[in-house]
This record gives sequence, structure tokens and C-alpha cells, in this order.
Amino acid sequence: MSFGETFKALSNPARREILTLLKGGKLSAGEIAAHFPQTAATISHHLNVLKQAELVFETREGNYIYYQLNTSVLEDVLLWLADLKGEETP
Amino acid sequence: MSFGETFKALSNPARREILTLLKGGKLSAGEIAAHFPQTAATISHHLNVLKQAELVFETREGNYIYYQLNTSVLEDVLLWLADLKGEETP
DNA sequence: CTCCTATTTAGAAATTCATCGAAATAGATG
DNA sequence: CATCTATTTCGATGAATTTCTAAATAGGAG
Repeated sequence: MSFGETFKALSNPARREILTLLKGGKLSAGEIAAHFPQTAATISHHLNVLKQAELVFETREGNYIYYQLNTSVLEDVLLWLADLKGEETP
Repeated sequence: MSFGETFKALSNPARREILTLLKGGKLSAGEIAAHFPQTAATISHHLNVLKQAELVFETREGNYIYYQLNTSVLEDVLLWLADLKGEETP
């Protein structure tokens, strides 16, 4: 994990929206792609960026690949930001 | 302010290091540039990106332009991330 | 095994980004 | 005013990003 990779992943609006969608539970690549105007190939690319950044993980079920939020990296980012902000007890 | 702008600003390592430097208090553009291998022109560009994202603000004192952290935007980002993480009391 | 569906990979075009050297600006000072 | 210093702006260049279409893969169903 690297902060650069994480922030880069978070800098794209489609990728942020994917993460927001996944707050509601796991979704297949197709279900995710259906929420966006971009092609499935483009969304697949975004999912891969999120996966590389360890912000999501995938599990295969038959023909479908499901994606889920991985919150552990978010914790590290939160700590970094809180420290930058000068917080006492992050 | 926009999250996209903020995360994009945070995605660059030089810019993150600038913010970390500014935790110690305000610094002039030249003092900041001295910490990096890049040219002053490049660092000036990074400072401008941080300023556009409202992560820093500047004050002129004579010949020098001082930069300071602006933590108010960090608060919004922290809240967004905490919500994504599914925190109870962010 | 062949076909169908879900998804990814490959390759390409357009855009944005990081960086530099050189020139411009802003203010202080002789 | 002429000049010096600190910093930014300009213009260019190579690298990275986003997006697409088309082709490839993986697994299930007939």
C-alpha cells in the first residue's frame, strides 16, 4: 500500500462513486458498471485501480465477480490526514 | 472545494511532503523548494495546486511569500472517509 | 464440446500532469 | 530609477490517465 496509490485511486469521481455504492454491500462488476455511463471495460479498469490500491477486494462466484469495500486502508489514510490536521486523538 | 481536486492534490508525493513540512509552521516558497530536488518553478506549480485545493494559503511579506496549512478542507475529507469506512461517530 | 454470458485484456486516441529552462513580475534597496 | 532577490508564469516535452472498440478469457448450460 502507498498513500500515493490510495489518493490517486480516490481522485477519480467514478472510483469514489464505486466505493460509495459498495458501502451497501458487495456488487458484481456488471451491477457496478450499470450505474455508470462508461463502458464495462472502463469500469473494469477503475475496479482494477481500486483493487491495486487495496480499497476493494474481489471474490468470484461462478460467472460473476463480486467486489467489496476493504476499509483497512482507509484507516491508514484517516490517521495520516488526522495527523496532518494536528489532531490529538485520531 | 471538490473532493476530486483535494485527492488529486494529495496524490502527488512532493505535494504531500510540502503539507507535512508546513505542519511545523509557515514557510516561504524558497524554503519549501530547498527541501526538494525539483526546480523552484516546479515547486511553485505544486504550491499552486495545493492553493487551488484550499489545502494551503499564502501571505506575502515583502519579497517573500509564506505558505501555511489550511486544515478546514482536511476536516471534510476526514468526514467523507470516515463515512465510507462506516464509522459511527466520526 | 459448443455456445452464451460476464468480465477482463489489448491497443489506440485524447487529455491531463510533472517537469524543465527561460522569461516575466513584485517588491526592497541602493 | 536601476538593480537585486524571490517567486511565478510561459511554452515545451515526455509520461501517465481516461476512455473507447475489439478481441480474449473463464465459467456455466445445453
